[in-house]
Amino acid sequence: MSRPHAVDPRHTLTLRDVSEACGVSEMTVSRVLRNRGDVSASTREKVLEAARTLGYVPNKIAGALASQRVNLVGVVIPSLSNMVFPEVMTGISERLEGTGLQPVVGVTNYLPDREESVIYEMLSWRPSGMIIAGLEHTAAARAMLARAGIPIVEIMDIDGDAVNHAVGISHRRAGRQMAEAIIAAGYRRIAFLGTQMPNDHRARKRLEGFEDALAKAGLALVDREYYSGGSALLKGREMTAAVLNRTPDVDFLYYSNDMIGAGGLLYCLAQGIDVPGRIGLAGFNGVDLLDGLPRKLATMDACRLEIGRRAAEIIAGTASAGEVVELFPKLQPGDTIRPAPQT
Amino acid sequence: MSRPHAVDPRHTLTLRDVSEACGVSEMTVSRVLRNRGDVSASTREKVLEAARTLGYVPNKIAGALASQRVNLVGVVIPSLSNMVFPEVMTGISERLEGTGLQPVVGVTNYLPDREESVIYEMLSWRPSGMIIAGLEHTAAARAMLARAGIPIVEIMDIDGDAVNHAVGISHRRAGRQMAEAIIAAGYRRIAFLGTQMPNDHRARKRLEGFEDALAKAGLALVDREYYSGGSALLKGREMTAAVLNRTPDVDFLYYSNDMIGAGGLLYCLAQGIDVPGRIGLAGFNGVDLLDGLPRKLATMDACRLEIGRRAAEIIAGTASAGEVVELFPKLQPGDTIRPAPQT
DNA sequence: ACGTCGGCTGTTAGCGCTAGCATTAACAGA
DNA sequence: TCTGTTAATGCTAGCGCTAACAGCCGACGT
Repeated sequence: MSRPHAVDPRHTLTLRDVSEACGVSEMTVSRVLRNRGDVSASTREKVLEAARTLGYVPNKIAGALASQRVNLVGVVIPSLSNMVFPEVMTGISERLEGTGLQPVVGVTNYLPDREESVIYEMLSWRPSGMIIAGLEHTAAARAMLARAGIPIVEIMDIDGDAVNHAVGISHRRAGRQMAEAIIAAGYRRIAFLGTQMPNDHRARKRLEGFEDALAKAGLALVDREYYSGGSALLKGREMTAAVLNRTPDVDFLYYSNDMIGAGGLLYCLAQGIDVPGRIGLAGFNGVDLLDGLPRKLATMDACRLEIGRRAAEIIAGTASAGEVVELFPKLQPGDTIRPAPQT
Repeated sequence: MSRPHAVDPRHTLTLRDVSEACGVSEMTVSRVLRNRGDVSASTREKVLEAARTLGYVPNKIAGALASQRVNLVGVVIPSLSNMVFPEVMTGISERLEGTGLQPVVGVTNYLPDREESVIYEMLSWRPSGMIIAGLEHTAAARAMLARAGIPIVEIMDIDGDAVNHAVGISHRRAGRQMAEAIIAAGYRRIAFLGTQMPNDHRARKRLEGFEDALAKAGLALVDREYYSGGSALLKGREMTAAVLNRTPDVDFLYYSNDMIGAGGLLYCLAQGIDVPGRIGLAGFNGVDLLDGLPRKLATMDACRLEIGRRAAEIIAGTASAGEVVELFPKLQPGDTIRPAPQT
């Protein structure tokens, strides 16, 4: 006997079990559970009651196959541990709330091959849309995305070619702006401290923009220091110590992110260095951790929440955005860049 | 004509498209793509070539329905923004790597109802296993999990009843141990500073254990302060200021997490307070941010990485663990608890 | 009385894939 | 020549659900 009639707790329930339990067709049960089509109030009640007491959980796999619709949105990001993507996720979830769409996260650890396989894996579930950090992908990944036939939104960055939609900021411009503000404030001997990661393209672009602006002012970085792994706060301290030791006459430290910047700030304060008089500091991201530091680190907001929101809106079809949505981060000078000299 | 023969870029590819493109049956294509069963080298090559040039991505929905197997593991956690769960995720991913299983994250924001719906949603995709933070769930959620017929691992906490497996630490014991260490060091006027969240059961249990141990020593908290939302580091400062202001003779501050503890530490140091002489401090979690602070905050490692690993091992069937795996966090006294007086 | 319309329910035919055989080809051994 | 064996491939029958349509029934207009 193939279908146990009795209460077999090991047997996975199907629509048929519910329909048999309350004497209607599977179709009617399906309609009730999805709130679709007309069902009389009494039938609806009967069905819900039966489903509840049996503990029926619909099988979305079968549902998705039959209806050719999947309420999932793939979100592919490089990391969860650096405070920036969780906020993007918050923006996404917020806007997806109530649309029936659900985000599914995949993490790539900044590895292009891993990104490719995460994308492949996600596409194989035929999601309704994809949100992917960055514009740089393997050729195969781009090809898959391009022919998936669903909305693709590349986020964070707009300096490059998007497969389809893009929502982000120009990191090159952000780097440039920061450099200009630093130069305007009178700093001249500027060092860069950042991550080693070859695939953090956004950090790379910021640095490129930064150096461009320096060059335009006839300047160049006087030192640079890289790290990878470990506690970013601690690394910020160590790198700062190394730079100050190697290049004692440096007068500005530009960090590729707020976390190492915060470490550097704590180090400078502990050393009794006059910030921002003797040395100025700046980071990037605008993480709210900075609010708790003894002094406010100069930074630029990366518009993380807003990026998440706008991307989700495009997927949900709420906003019929153009191809590329550029957001504009605001420079927050904080207390670690000295005021520009009056003209 | 239902099936376009020509290259229609809008048409979603199926096994049949690949099979027609290379002149074998769908079944053979399926075998090649899944590396299952015997296929001759030449056929395999032909199939892979065709799949590659067409850009075919298998439909896992159909595959899962047919094979009754889904390579997904649901992971349900309360939040991504507090540094603790990302590390758990790392442990999970690490151990799932190479098993063919893939984690899918759902976030509940510490809301029981939301947790219930996230669990429902996940179960409806018929995952191979579920990993869920905490032991407290709605009755309906517990019931669903219990009859899902898949391995369920509740993580972080072991003070309570598990649906099935549990991997975690005893937060009650952790709170007790910290209190004992504090009392042994001679502190007597102890205050608690923590989150407001009614559904952070682990923080609650730590506090209960903490107060139990205090009571056993004839002591009670002399003050308490709660917060919710905002930058934890900043909140730590503000709460610490409030407590020191209200209860000037307090001699120990016990924080429910490292982040607010770090804020408190920075505040005390900025005020020139003698730490740990005049006032001692302790947090909880062992986040690596602490390594970068001017002084090392006392804390207890929550075994996050290990919890993720062990949970994943149970799901993967690598470890045929018993029902409950208890891990034992180590107290790290750092520099913010004065050495216990010699006996 | 008849038509017909709208609300409700059931039937049929897949969705794209895979388990579990059945089939075929190729060849060795008797 | 025939059989048995093995490797390679194909066929059939679903997986559990839903789109699309087909019925059925009572109410209502004329």
